[in-house]
Amino acid sequence: MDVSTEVKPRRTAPRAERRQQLIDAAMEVIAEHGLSGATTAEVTRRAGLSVGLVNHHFESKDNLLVSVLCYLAEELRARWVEIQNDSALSPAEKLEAIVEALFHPELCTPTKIAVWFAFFGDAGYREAYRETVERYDTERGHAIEGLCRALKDEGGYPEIEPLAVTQSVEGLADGLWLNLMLYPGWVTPQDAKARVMELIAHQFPKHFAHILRGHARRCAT
Amino acid sequence: MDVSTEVKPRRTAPRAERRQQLIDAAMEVIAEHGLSGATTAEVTRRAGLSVGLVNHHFESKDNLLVSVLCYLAEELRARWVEIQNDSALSPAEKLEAIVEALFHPELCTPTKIAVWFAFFGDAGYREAYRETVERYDTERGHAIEGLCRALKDEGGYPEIEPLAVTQSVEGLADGLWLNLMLYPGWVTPQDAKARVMELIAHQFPKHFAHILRGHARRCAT
Amino acid sequence: MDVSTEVKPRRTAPRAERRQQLIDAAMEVIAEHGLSGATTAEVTRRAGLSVGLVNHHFESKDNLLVSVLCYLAEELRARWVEIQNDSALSPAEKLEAIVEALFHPELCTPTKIAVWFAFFGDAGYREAYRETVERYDTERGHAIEGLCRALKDEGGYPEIEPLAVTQSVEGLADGLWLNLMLYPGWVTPQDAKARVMELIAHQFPKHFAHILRGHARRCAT
Amino acid sequence: MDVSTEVKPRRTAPRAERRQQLIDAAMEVIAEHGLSGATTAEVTRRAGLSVGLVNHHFESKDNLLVSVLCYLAEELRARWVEIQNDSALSPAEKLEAIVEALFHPELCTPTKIAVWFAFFGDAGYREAYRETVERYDTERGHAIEGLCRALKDEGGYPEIEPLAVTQSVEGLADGLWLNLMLYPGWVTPQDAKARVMELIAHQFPKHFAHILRGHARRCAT
DNA sequence: AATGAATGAGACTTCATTCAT
DNA sequence: CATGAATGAAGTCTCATTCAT
Repeated sequence: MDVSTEVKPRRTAPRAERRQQLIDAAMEVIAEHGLSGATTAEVTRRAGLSVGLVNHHFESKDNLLVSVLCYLAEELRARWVEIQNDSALSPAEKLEAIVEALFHPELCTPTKIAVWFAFFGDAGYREAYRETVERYDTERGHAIEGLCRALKDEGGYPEIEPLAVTQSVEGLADGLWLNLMLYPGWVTPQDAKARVMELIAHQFPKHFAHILRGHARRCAT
Repeated sequence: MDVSTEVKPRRTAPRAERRQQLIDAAMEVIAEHGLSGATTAEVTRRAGLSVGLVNHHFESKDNLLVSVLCYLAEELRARWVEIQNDSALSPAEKLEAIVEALFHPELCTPTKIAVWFAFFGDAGYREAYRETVERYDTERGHAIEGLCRALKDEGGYPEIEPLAVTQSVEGLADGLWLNLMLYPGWVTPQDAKARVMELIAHQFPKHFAHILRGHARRCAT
Repeated sequence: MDVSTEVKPRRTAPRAERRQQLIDAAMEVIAEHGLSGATTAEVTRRAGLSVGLVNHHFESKDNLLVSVLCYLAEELRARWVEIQNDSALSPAEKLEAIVEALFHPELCTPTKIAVWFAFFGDAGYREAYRETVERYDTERGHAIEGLCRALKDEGGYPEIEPLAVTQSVEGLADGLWLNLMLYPGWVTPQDAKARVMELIAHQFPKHFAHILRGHARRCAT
Repeated sequence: MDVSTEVKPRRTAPRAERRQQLIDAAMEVIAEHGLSGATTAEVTRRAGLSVGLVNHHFESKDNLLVSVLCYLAEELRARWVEIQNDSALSPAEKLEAIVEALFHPELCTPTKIAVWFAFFGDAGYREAYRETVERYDTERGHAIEGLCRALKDEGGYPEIEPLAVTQSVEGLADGLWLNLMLYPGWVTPQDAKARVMELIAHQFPKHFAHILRGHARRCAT
């Protein structure tokens, strides 16, 4: 057995792999200790790497944190864009699928929600947040608004304002994420999805009759 | 008049007054620079006082920040409790008044919302948040749930689950607060109040017909 | 009953009384927390007075500490000088009485020993110590040396060097004080006095035969 | 040679070397400015290193100071233990060698004595002192007591109490150290060694006749 | 590419002293 | 005289970043 292999099992690794390793470690640390507790020392310790690597691979700690944000934003976008581009789905199906995606167990983990709110909450990173994420948020908002408009155009909802519905959907989803983080015993991801879908169903009862009925039936029990 | 007299305007003030001065300054600084940017030096500079005063009046910086949180929590509670205790109001009127309170221009300022989310977002203060605010949140949740149950008991909503409605109301309000902070150009406090009331009106259409009608009428224009 | 008397039982007091109050409190605090732990806040708290009084009565904290040192040095000097001036005593009796004084329960308390060593140990106060105490030490050294010379002159100790004996006596007394402080379970004040007297008795066996005999007798038991 | 090269001579050194460098610097500073004057800034300045290094190598300043104490205690122990274990020496020779060690020019320097008394004197470090040094003191006390008992067992000293002699020897040595520090012009290390040996010689005259004779002869001159 | 010792700015806190009351 | 709020210098410690190895 070679001594060098067992003493130092990790040597050089591809740049991308190290970067992801650090991003993952940073998310865990941010979720546990907050943005201010996410020191380079702690992040690299968590990743099992040496302190110098953050600056080596990301130039600066700030850069790493922005990369974390990008990673989350792109991961989320990938999911809903895939749905949006799926021509086999109707607008109503797309809307439901997107809501489902927002609470998907891969995205809606305690760690990732905590990281999102860490960035929401820190005014020092708000600028970075806007620069990085605003276009993602705007794009998703437009998409949801477009789907609402499509449903409206199919007729029967003269009074619906797509923008208002979008505000409600986005707002409710965000607020449920917050409660999922703060009071995980009070709301579950299933609750959350149900609440958003109920809101949508009340706006577009013809398209989401199954939800209202399911709801009614469940309550009747 | 001698110049030296204006150099040292040191004045001793009542303890409570100084504490509030520091709490106010801390809120502004947190809102502008984040929790991690809220250094004792910056807070006292903003308050026009000397650095030592934070420790003099609050023992530690942490203590000051917790006091900030308490201040906000109690300010909010004072408002809705006053409504809740107003025996001249019906349950429906109370519900609407409470929602209005959540977006009252005195509570729902950019600064205060930013401070709330600063505490939500920092895992390092999450424990302090729970210790300080959880009982307030729980109490308010119970109050809203109770009002929903009262409306349900007045008849006509067999399918309503008060807890689910409460989750939606609280969630939507929280999420709208977040969007008020992140994208103040996209949602206004008036929008926010309208969105929450619409949600409630869809759940209790008999009690809030004026909102649905108002909504319809406005849209018809 | 007058309200003012029960709320503020202490009002103005004679200057000397306040000073002594602060000196006593300072000794206790130094003994418990060390010279560096003897803050004005702690000392005044112990004395039950307000912080401003140290500067009010002593001009500065350093001044208070030097006053503590003076107090101890003069208290000690008063005792042995009284013995030295007692014309009823022989030189041998004086020597024994002075040794006894060094371990007298009034001077040799845990608190006072600790204060002495606090000043010995702190290089920052060494200069103040020398300025304040050196003359006392020198005077006492000369006194002891003089007594030794008197015993020598009475005949029978041609080989005795009074200075050397003085070094031994002072050194042993100091060292026993140290051990009294550090290891109070290992040496008692009685032990200490006995050790010093044995040393003297071995130097002047004709004058202190009773001690050697007493020693021998005790051991024979 | 470029000037810039001499501006930043930052060199990385083995951990143990840096630690010793800081321990040495700390001793000098403590001796000169006292325990309270031994700031991290001053210690690192003396060592020619940057302030952060104390925490880098010792976690905290307190830790550095305790390390200083350990260093002194172990240095002292190493010397007398070597003597104690030297099977070529008789008990009497060992006793004399140990006394000599206590005033050895390497251990009994003004700096090191001052550091010892700095720790003796500060109640804040007394606990640390006891935890660190008590076992060394106890061990040395037992060793000396054992040697005294060995001499006694060789016969001729029925009245000797080894514990009492140990108290005297340790006490006298400590007290002479103190006077060496406070009044270096009054006592020299040679004086000190002579005083302790005289004390021992008076207790065990048969074994240390050379000292009493030498003493007598010297005085006769 | 990787390591971690070294740096030093800046954070929080302590504390002697001042001074309005 | 006495009080204790206010001040601000100075101390310890943290941490992003640099760089010799």
